[in-house]
Amino acid sequence: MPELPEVEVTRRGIAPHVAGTRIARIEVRNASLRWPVPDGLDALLRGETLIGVTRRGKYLLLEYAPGWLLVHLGMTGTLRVMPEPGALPVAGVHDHIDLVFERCALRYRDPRRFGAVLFHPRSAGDVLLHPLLASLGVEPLTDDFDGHWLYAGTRGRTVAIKQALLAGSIVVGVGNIYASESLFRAGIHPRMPAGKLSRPRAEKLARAVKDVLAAAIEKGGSTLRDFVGSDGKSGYFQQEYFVYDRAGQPCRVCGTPIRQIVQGQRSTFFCPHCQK
DNA sequence: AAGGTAACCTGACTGC
DNA sequence: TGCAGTCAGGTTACCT
Repeated sequence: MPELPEVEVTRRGIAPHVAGTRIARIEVRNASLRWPVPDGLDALLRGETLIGVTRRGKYLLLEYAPGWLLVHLGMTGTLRVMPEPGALPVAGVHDHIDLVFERCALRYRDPRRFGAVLFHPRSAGDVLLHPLLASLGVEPLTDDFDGHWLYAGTRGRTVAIKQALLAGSIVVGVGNIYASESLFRAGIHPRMPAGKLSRPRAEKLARAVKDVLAAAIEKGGSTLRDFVGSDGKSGYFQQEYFVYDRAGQPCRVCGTPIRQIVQGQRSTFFCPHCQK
């Protein structure tokens, strides 16, 4: 589920419930995620106040005095607010971790276990120095990301623009859905070599990425309450896509059938008439 | 250095 | 009804 918009919506959904409150206990039922959940989290953080919840790319960063919890939702992860910390519903097989606070709990569920929960001690320096964060591209919704940055970042690259967007080393947060959607909005063929993007098209694509992600966050924002409770889910991805998952269906702009191709083992969707 | 790909894991869906 | 095969929102590690 989680591309950047859902991670951001999750952040906004959980932060008001837990920021500034103390953690009562941490229960790790299954430490076998993408990397092992570190031992001793409970001993390390019990009684500590959660200073704040921020986001870098698709990572949620929970700051405590001793350090940061890094949470990645992978493909199928969710982090949801459970309102009754003393009366938590029985954990399902994929409910791997509970962060129990004074007035609520956060439950981490991830059926496919591609996600991660890691710890970065303050003694190792700022969390942005963590190896998984240090070489990430810029945030798409800040002024750091614009046409100039995208243009400069793609010079000399022969890889397809779709894959360059997805890779996360130029800009973070553009997942498989929004890579296709952004390229459609910008009228750019997903197979175009990144280095051949003209300056104006780089401008247009950067704008499209920002607009698409911001719109998705808005959609998710309207379902924030769904993140509270045992069976909430975001509805942002139920929006009507222009191209994603629409192979064979008519382009919403010109009626040409949407095509599906594979790039780097991932599906790409585009309109062969609108995107050149 | 950049580019390609195998791998991690479960569940939903399709077709026989 | 069951079983095999395919595909899925991410990203790293390891080849060439």
